[in-house]
Amino acid sequence: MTLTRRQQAIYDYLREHAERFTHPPTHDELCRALGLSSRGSLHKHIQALVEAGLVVAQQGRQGIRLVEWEQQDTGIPHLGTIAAGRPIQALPQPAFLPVPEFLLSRHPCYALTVKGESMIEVGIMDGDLVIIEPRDTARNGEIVVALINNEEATLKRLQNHHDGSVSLIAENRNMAPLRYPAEQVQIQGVLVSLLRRYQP
Amino acid sequence: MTLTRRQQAIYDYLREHAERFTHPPTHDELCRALGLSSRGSLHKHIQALVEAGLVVAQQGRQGIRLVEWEQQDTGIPHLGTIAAGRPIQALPQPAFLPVPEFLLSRHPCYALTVKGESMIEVGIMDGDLVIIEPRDTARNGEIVVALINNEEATLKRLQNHHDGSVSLIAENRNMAPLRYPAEQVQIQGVLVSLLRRYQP
DNA sequence: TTCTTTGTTCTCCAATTGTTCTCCATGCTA
DNA sequence: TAGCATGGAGAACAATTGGAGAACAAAGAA
Repeated sequence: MTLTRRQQAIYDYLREHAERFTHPPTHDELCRALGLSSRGSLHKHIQALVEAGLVVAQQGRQGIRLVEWEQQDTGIPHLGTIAAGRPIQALPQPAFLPVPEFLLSRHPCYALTVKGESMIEVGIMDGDLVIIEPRDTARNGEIVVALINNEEATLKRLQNHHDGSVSLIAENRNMAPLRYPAEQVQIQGVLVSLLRRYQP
Repeated sequence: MTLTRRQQAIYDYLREHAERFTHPPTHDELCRALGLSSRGSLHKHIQALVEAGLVVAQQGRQGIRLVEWEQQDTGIPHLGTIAAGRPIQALPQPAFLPVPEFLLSRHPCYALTVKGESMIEVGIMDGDLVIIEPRDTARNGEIVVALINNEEATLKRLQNHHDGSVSLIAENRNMAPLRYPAEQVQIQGVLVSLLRRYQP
């Protein structure tokens, strides 16, 4: 998506401002800086920037803030949750997690929060954060994010069969492995690492 | 969490003040410095700083104190391995792991590599890296690093009994809980978070 | 003890701020 | 021409903040 002139001007101003001050400007400040006399007009442009993901609205009257792209250099996006049998539930705003390099692969990764207990026997618990490397193929035995019939996403151990079909194996003795024709299963990524936070 | 303008101003003032004096400023001093006429108003801002973890309230009338955070630049030390029934096996050279802040507690932490399967049913696997906050007490149900008879170290779930004895519970149905008189068990730390790396 | 300082909690208030709305102007395109 | 996207003005609104000030509790000081 491309920005209109005004949107670009606002975005530029925000960047400049961020280099000099720790606080975002208020809408009134922005209006003065850009020669606008109506906060309402400004607001529309800001909305557009929010939707473009370049800026986040703060709670209360704390102005707006640039999305920290610097952080993105070191961090990875947290895209949402994955629960067996559902589509991936995206976060409204992707969060960026600083993850040390030794927990990443050589490729750009992303994070998902695990919901459910389908992989509990290999130590992947409800609420854990898994780091995924996007890939469309995987080897036998790898734990993958798989999309079934283009709708359900799930985290399972993969097994490719000789006849081309694949099994998705839940590591939970209460759940049987499911076997699908190859065309119904699409690999989206491979598990690289895992983070878990215990209660403080 | 981002600070509001006032909060930032207060925090800046505290930093400046700390460079020149050993005692923190009183609330009245802060009010004068910031041009406030009500201690009550100031107090709200300070509360926010406390909640943000940037400042700690002192006991009595000793003002507030800045929290020092230097230790995070270099990461946390990886001290070695912990295997049930053995002393902690120290690394010849402690390695320093860069660990993101959200996986640490407010105190300086260290890391250990888990050996064995004694906590497998709560998702702590052989080879996992656990982040530990050093402490000498813990609450019931917390997972702790405990030193038994001053020689064996182990990672177990803690249960304090009324008679003063403690149980160390392995989360593995093949291992029975072990109960000790209090004086034989020394808590060394509490589990804060966990990292796991899958094979590339 | 009594008094003073200090930190804390509370209620109340006004100004600022972000948001939503309607209405309008301009330029571009089909 | 009509339709559409962009850009703006201004009114009105709700929420939040930042602040004042009273009252109180705790800790020292006299």
